[in-house]
Amino acid sequence: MHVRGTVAGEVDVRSVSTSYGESDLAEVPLRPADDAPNGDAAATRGDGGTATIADGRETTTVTLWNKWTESAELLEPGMELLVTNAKEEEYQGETQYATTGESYVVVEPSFLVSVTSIRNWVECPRLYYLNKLSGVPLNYPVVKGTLVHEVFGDLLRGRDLEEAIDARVEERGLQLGLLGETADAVAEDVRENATAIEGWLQQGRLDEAEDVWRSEQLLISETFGIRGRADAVRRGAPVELKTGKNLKKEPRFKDKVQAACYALLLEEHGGDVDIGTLLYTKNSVLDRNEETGDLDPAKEFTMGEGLLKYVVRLRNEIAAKETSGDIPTGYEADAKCEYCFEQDTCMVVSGRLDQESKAGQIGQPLPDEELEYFDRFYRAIEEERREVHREYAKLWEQTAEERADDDRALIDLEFVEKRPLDEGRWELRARNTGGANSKLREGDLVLASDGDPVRGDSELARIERLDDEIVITADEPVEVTRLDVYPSELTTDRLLVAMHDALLKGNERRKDVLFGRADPEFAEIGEEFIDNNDRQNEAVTKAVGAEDCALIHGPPGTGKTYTIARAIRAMVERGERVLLSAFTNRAVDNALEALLEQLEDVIDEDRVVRVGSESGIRDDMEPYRLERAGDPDDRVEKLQNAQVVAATTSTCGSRVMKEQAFDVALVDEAAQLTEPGTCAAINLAERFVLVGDHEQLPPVVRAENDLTESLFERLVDRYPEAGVMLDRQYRMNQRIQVFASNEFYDGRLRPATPEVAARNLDDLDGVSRDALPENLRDPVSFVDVEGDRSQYTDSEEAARIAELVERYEAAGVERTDIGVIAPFRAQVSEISTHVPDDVAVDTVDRFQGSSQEVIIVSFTATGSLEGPIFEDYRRINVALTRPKRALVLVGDSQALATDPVYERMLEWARG
DNA sequence: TCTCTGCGGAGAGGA
Repeated sequence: MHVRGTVAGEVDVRSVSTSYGESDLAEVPLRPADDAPNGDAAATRGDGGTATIADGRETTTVTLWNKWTESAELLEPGMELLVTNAKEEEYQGETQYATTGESYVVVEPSFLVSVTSIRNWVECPRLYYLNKLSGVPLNYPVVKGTLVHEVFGDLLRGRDLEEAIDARVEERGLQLGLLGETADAVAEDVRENATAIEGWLQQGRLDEAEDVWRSEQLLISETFGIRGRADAVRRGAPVELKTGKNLKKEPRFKDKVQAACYALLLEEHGGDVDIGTLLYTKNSVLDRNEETGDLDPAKEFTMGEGLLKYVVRLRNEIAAKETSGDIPTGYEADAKCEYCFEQDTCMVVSGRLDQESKAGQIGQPLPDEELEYFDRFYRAIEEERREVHREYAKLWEQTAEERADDDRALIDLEFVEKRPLDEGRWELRARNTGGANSKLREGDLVLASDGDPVRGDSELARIERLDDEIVITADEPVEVTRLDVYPSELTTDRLLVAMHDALLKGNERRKDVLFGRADPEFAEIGEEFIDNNDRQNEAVTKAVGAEDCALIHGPPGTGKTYTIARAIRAMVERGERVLLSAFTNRAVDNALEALLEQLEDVIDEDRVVRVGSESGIRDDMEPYRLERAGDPDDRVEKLQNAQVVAATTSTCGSRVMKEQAFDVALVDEAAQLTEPGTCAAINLAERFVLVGDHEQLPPVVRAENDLTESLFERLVDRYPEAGVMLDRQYRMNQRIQVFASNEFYDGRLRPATPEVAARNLDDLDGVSRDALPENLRDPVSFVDVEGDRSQYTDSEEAARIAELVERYEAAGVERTDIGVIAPFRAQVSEISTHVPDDVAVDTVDRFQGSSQEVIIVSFTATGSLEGPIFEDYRRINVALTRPKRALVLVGDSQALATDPVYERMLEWARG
């Protein structure tokens, strides 16, 4: 049976004499989990499922024997523990448990450690840490290795060798170009490695008629807490490809460990594996090993239980280290620093961050405030990472229905067909019969499965089309009936690297400014850029003249996008190379659109490049998108030649963008970015300009932590003189603007012109306010609805809103000029069923950045204003500043009056 | 269950 629970106290480790001699044991006080994660999980396990211990609350004792005491030493109270194949023992009337010869002990099993992490860790825990902290830079051996692996996968799927090489090299044109490689030379290099594999494969095919292969299988183990992607699986056993030479008789130890990880993963998927194969591509007859006579690129080895258990213990070390937040030192393993490629990096990082390491330290530690900063943000980012891990755990902890309710999965799809594609991949089609929604979008990477993403047949796939019929592409033909969001650590990885680069690679002057040690400086600029708006002109002047940074505070409707575009034009005219960035693709494209207008006669169109994925970029910006595939020289020239590059901050952290350098980085919607997120963009430039509004929505983070305040806000507070607030708005009727101006901008926000101040619905073609009921004729009105008292929806408000929409339509307002805003997604869908399709209904968060003629706000609160969503007043600011000509607030006045800010809002709305 | 966008998935290798 499996025993699972929470460590409930101190672990006692000691040696005892047994009939077999001296043995180590650890006694772990454990509070068993109430139940198996869910009924399904327990029922599908071969051994009869997780133990449900009689009294689910009481603490019991689990004894871990011999080598498992190593994992026991890692345990801290509160950690989760899983022991498989445990035996039950009665001791002094109490039921206790102990490991058996078949047992595995898993620390924090829901923390899914990747196979790469384990492979790095076994070499040196420090290597694992450095890889996480500073990323793997763009270098040729790595890119070549990736190419050889891709071609290997292609060969397994039956693709022609030459065709595969050409196609794969072409796909990586941009990266190869940045490395200064030519397509022919790379193709030759890849061919040399791939030919050995092809020969070996053919030999195998002749020997074994039923050689069953599967390429690049994604595997997740809920028992061992490991995930990874096997290069290939042959007759149920892992095959691991290595680009390079190994003339020794045995595979390298870390390669064995890697293969053993896959063996464990395959075991959980019904395999029973004790053979692993390593393919060293450069081994050939020419390199015949004198001693062994070995010429085959393939080395087979037997994986004993000892190795598999060792791998789980390694994995436990990582899980425990990540849970505690400690930094590895390198003493944890037998690594020899003098042979390590990362020795210098290791010494520099430990020197600068004042960490203990086996390699020793180089250089002086960073100042205390920087060390404190690193520590704070490292913890915050790692907390975000744990949230991603929790997302993984939900793949097996939640039922399909719960996942679907969470919008994390599309379930009960009807499989339609599979069609082989030329490259050996597959196109799969399924019908979404229920027409259900999810957060999945076209272009997303998903787990496509036959209904069970973890234990069933599942593949990593890409969504090509998402209508009633769903089209996805994948390496293997899964009979897909379910799609799950695939949780990715990419964002957290990049945040960590961005912070590392800012502190360890950033120049000193920049850090002086970021840490409040030096005030930002500005050069004199004599030019006038904008002649009809002093603040906008001042903002451009500051942006252009900034020697360190400038901050532009742009409240709703104040022409922030235009100001950015004008500033960038001025920079381009001065011959500078500019990076334009923002958190979302939408914000980047909006800013780029305005910029293109400004740049029309200033530079050639092909000197403006948009970097990002095809699915993320708006269709009309597609002509500017930098295609990654192509001839290396051509691709790299296109990028290097660009004077303006636009990309999301996340893309700024990619390996390609990290190679780029700019004079200025301009970051829009900067108040929605975390500090490390902002760093990803500004790391690439000498100077930076942040544009945003910290009175609107803050960054979205999963965990409560230091990431919630933006760098923009912090710098605006620290250096008010480096900032300019745009104060004239071009959007709202004056009556609409009053509340937000007083409440959020000290009354400083005002209409840009008398026309703006006076705008109302009568200005619109075919609209007459007289046709509206009297209570809606004023630009701001309040409709009191008692509400249905449910928590995240309100059908009465929804019904009333449908009526209001009809009234405005009757008065001549176009449906497309009306927007409805609600705090909760549940209420958004409730309202959507009541109003016509062409009325935009969305959450506050998604309305930020846009505006409408008429806005109706549903507060969805009865009785009281409980819940975090109402506590953040910035959300009301966003909601109330979307309309141009009319705003209607719909809600329960009694509930709203319980909060002073909402009460003032009520007074204002009632006129 | 409060809001939710990004990502070239993980792993690729150098002696």
